[in-house]
Amino acid sequence: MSTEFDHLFKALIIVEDELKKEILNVGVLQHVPKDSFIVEQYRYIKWLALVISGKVRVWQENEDREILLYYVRPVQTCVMSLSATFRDCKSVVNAKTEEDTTLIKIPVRFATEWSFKYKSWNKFTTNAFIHSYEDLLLAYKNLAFNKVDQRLMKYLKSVRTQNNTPFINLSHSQLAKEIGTTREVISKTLKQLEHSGIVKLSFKQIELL
Amino acid sequence: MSTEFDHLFKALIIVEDELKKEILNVGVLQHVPKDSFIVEQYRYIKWLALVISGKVRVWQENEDREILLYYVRPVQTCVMSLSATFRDCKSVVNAKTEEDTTLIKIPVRFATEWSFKYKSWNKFTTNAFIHSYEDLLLAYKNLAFNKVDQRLMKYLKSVRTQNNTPFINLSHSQLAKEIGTTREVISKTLKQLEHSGIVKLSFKQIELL
DNA sequence: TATCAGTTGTAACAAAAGATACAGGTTTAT
DNA sequence: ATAAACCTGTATCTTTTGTTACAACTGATA
Repeated sequence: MSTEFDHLFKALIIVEDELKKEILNVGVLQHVPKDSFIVEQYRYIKWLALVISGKVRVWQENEDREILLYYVRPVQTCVMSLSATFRDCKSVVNAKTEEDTTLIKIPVRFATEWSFKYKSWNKFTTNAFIHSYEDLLLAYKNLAFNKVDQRLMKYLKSVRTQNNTPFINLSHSQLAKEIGTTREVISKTLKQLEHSGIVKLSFKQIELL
Repeated sequence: MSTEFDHLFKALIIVEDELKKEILNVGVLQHVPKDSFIVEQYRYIKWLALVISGKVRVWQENEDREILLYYVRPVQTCVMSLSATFRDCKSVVNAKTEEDTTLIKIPVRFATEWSFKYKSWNKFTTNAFIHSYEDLLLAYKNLAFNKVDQRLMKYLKSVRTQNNTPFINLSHSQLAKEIGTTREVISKTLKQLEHSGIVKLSFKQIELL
């Protein structure tokens, strides 16, 4: 347990001993199995969740479709959870673990207090906000101005970079839920990309050439 | 001048006398005429701008299209400017006055310092972030899942609420730049809405029925 | 191996959005 | 009064995206 926290402190560049003590006191370490909901749309958030290990997907959904917002990986926090932190409010997003995940949950009121009390916490939270805001801005622009094929390519490339392999093991329907469209459109688009010699398709695998 | 600052302090709920003094010291009051650029895409932001009076439009653009992000009205700050504040960086948005506007410009480094030094400044900045983040999330969802006609109706209604009148004096091309589409599509869509008895069209005016 | 759930391919069609091209209207300034 | 700069309407066509409906495939497992 203390190892996980130590790792956390280093990654977040938390230096104040006082703050470390407080986190150890009020933070709850939690192991969450794969495919569990962390937050659900329209439900209240009472914790600030820091991801220590594993992976959390955050997305928005309609009746019949989804669109990815971002992934939370170690050592990051879900900005929405951070946002909700500062005013006890309902979530407008969904979040679910995609791997077995370890979290540290910090009650909302502490996260608020600390942002004024501890410089490194202040820095961590503002940084998280800024980066998330800018990411979302880029996503918005992408959605506004780029067609499905461009968005798909961009996504595939980002996965390649993330995993450091040209093989992307995702089904067409999973991709549809990342991009914000339907499975059929993804299948069609991928076939076009294959004909153009940009990808090579096999079962549950796409190779980026 | 002191009146304008006094008004600002009240609106932002700034209570610390020290902070007031600092703002008076380093803040630069500036009158900007209508249709002036405040920030331009890819250019550096060195100030945090607070809008005292007037109106600033913030948007993203492509080669041939635009999409609205938000308006900054008294007494608010442009979040992008706030975001850039915390790490000296290039803007990814455009901002332009739509009316004669009065700003208070605060050098980047102070805005950062204060967020730890003054509780009310901390509160103001985090609130600004949270609300802007959530607004952008809703805009993203809207863009992902709603068709042009729904987005247009939503926009027209928001203008009605904002101005408290069912008469919206905007040209079709202006609307296109808010929604993120082209003029012709707006004209087409408005005609459909008129046939459905939802709006009444005249020159540079749309009446919401 | 038989079954089942999930995956992929694809054709045909429909709807939404974008592009092109003009005609004609309104306002402003000279 | 005329020109210039916008604004609006609309028809046609293309491209993009979404829908429906099947057939066939793959992998896991009972």
